[in-house]
Amino acid sequence: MGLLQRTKVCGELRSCNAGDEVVLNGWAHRVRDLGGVMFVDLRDRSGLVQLVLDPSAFPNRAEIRSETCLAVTGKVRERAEETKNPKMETGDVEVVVTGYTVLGPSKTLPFPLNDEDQMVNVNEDLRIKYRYLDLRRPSMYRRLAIRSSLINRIRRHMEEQGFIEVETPIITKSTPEGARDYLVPYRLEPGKFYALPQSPQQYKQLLMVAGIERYFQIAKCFRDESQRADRQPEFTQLDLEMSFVVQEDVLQLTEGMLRDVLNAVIGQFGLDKDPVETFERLTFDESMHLYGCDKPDLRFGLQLFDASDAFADSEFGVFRNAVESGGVIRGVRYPGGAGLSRKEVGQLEEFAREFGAKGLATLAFESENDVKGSIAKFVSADKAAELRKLSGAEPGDLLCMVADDYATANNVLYRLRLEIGERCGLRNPRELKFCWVVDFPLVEWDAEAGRWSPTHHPFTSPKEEDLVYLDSDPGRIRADCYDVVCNGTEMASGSIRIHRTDIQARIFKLLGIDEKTQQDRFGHILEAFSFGAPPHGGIAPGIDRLAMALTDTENIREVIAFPKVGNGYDPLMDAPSTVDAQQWAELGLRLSK
RNA sequence: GCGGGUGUAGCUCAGCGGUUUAGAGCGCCGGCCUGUCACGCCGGAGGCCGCGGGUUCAAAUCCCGUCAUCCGCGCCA
Repeated sequence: MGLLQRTKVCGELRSCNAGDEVVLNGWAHRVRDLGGVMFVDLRDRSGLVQLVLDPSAFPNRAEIRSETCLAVTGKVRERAEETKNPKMETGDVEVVVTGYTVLGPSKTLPFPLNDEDQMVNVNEDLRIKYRYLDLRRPSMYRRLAIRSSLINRIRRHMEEQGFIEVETPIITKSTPEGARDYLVPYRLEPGKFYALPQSPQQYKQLLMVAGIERYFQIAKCFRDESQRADRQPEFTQLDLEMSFVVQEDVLQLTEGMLRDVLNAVIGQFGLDKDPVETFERLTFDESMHLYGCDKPDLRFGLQLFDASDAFADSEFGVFRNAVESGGVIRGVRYPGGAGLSRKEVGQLEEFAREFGAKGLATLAFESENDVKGSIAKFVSADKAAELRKLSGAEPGDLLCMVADDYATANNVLYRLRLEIGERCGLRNPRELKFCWVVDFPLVEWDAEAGRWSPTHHPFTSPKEEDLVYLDSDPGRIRADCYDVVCNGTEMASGSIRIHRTDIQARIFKLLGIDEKTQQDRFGHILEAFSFGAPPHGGIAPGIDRLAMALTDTENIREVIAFPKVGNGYDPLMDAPSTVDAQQWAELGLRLSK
C-alpha cells in the first residue's frame, strides 16, 4: 500500500469545510484518551486540528502516542457550540477519523515538544543533540520561516537593484590577519592548507575588477574564535560590493534595502515590531562622546556627559589629578537612582570595576540643591548646579562618574548606561532603532604589537583629505568606513576600498606589512588592481543578527537550524570527530602531542 | 587564557548551616473514564545526586580537582 497523501493541511480547516472527506498527514501533538472517546491534536507545519476517534473502531489506538507520524482519513465536522475551542485556529471544527495509518511510530521523547513553557528551560545541548525534534516546535518553525522570508526578500531586492549573486569558494586561502582561520589540509602537498573564508572580502573585490559592478551573495563565513550569545563559528552575511560608488551610494542602497525588507517581513508575519524608520547618523567621534562606544543603543537617551572642566580645579584629588594627567571625568545619569541604597550603589561600583573603572563617584540629587553621595562633600552648590546643567539631572536622579583616560571611562560608562537603561526599563521592545556610525578611524594603535593595525581591514580607503596625516599623525586619519547598528548591536560593517596601488602601498607601509608579506598574502589582488581597477565599496549585513532582531531572540542559536554549542562542538553530528589512520596517512599528518 | 552561574528521575526543578527510605510537577507503564482540548481519577516503575579525590562516625549537602554546559571578559582585521 502506497502513502496515503494529504488532501488538506491541518491548519486550514474551518467551519466551511464541514462535511468534507479529508486525508491529513502529520504528527500526534497531544493525545487525550477519555475511554469512551479519544481526541488527538494532529500537527503539521500549518497548525493543529483536533481528531476524534471512536475507541470501539480502533482497538490499537494506544499506538498513537506523542509525535507518532500519521496519515488520517476522516470527515470534517463543525463542533457543537459548547465544545468549540476559541484558543485554537481550527477550534470550530474537528475531524471524525474513519481510518489511520501509522507512518512512523515514535519512541518516548527526550523532552516534551507540546509544552512551550517548559521548553524554554530545556538544556541547550540536549535541544541541539535532538535538533530534528526541537525544530518540530511551531515556534522554531516560525523562526526558520522568518529567516527564509528575510533571505528571499533580500535576494529579490538586490536583483531588482541590478545586483547579481555570485558564489565564491568555501575552500580558499588563509589570511592570518584578523580572526583565526579554519584550516583544511591539502592532500597532494602535505604541509599546505586551504582555509575557510572569514568573509568573501577578496573575492568580491576581484569581482569588481572583473566588471561585475554590482555583486551580492548570501555568504557563509567562518571564524575560529570563541563564541558569544550572538556569535557562532559559522554564520551568514549578505555580502555586497558595488563599483563606481562613493560612501553615500552604499549607505543609501543598504538603508533602503534593510528598511524595505525588514518592514515587509514584519508585515508578512505580523511581528511585534514598529516599522523601521530612517536611520540616524552619527560619526564615530560623536558616538564615542555621547554613548562611549561605536554601537550605541538609541532606544533611550541617557547620553554621557563630560565634567572634566567642572572638576579641573576640584578639591577632590582623584578628579583633579585625573584631569591634570590628561584624563577625563565623564558620567551618566541614573534616572530615579537617588533612592538606591548604599548596597545597591556599591553593586553599581562593582559593575563599573569589572570593566576597568578604578572607582565610581556618585552624586545623588535628593532635591533641587540637596546632594548626597560619595563626592558630595567636594561639590559646592554652584558645582551642583553646573553638574545638573551638564547632565540634565533632575531631583531624584543619581549621577555616576568615572575619572580615567578617555577610552576606559567611555568603556565603563557605555556598559553602565546599558545597565541603567535595562534597570529603568527604557527599551521599547517594539522598536528596531537603526543608525549609521560613519567616519571610523583608519587605524588604531596596537600597544601589544607596537604597531598600527587597521580598524576595519587593510583595504579600507582613507578619507582623501586626511591623507596629510599619514606620516605625522596616523591615528587622526578617518576612513570611508561605516557600520549599521541596531539597538546596540553591530548589524553590518563596510567601507569604500582602496583601488589605487600607490595608496595601498602607503597603507601597507603604515601597517608595517613589508613587500614580501604583501606579495605572499595579497599579491594576487594587488596585481588585479593594476589592470584598471574601478573605485568600489561594499558592506556586509549579518543575516543571523537581523533574524534575531526580528524574532526577539537573545541567542543566535535560536535562528540557526543546526548550530554548534559554545566550544564549537556539534552534539547532533558529533563533530569534530577523529578520523581513521588512513586519512591521517593520506594527508601526510601526524599528531605532535 | 580568565571570571561567574548551572549540573539531583526521561524533562523542569526542590532538597545543599552533614544524619533513618533523596522529593515534587510533567512524562512513562498498568487500570478506570463518552466531549476533552495542559482531560480527570487510582496504582506503579524509574536515581553511580556529572566524574575523581579529600574531611567526617556519617556527604547530594563541606573542601580540592576535573569534565560538560550557559553567560560574560580577552579575542572576533
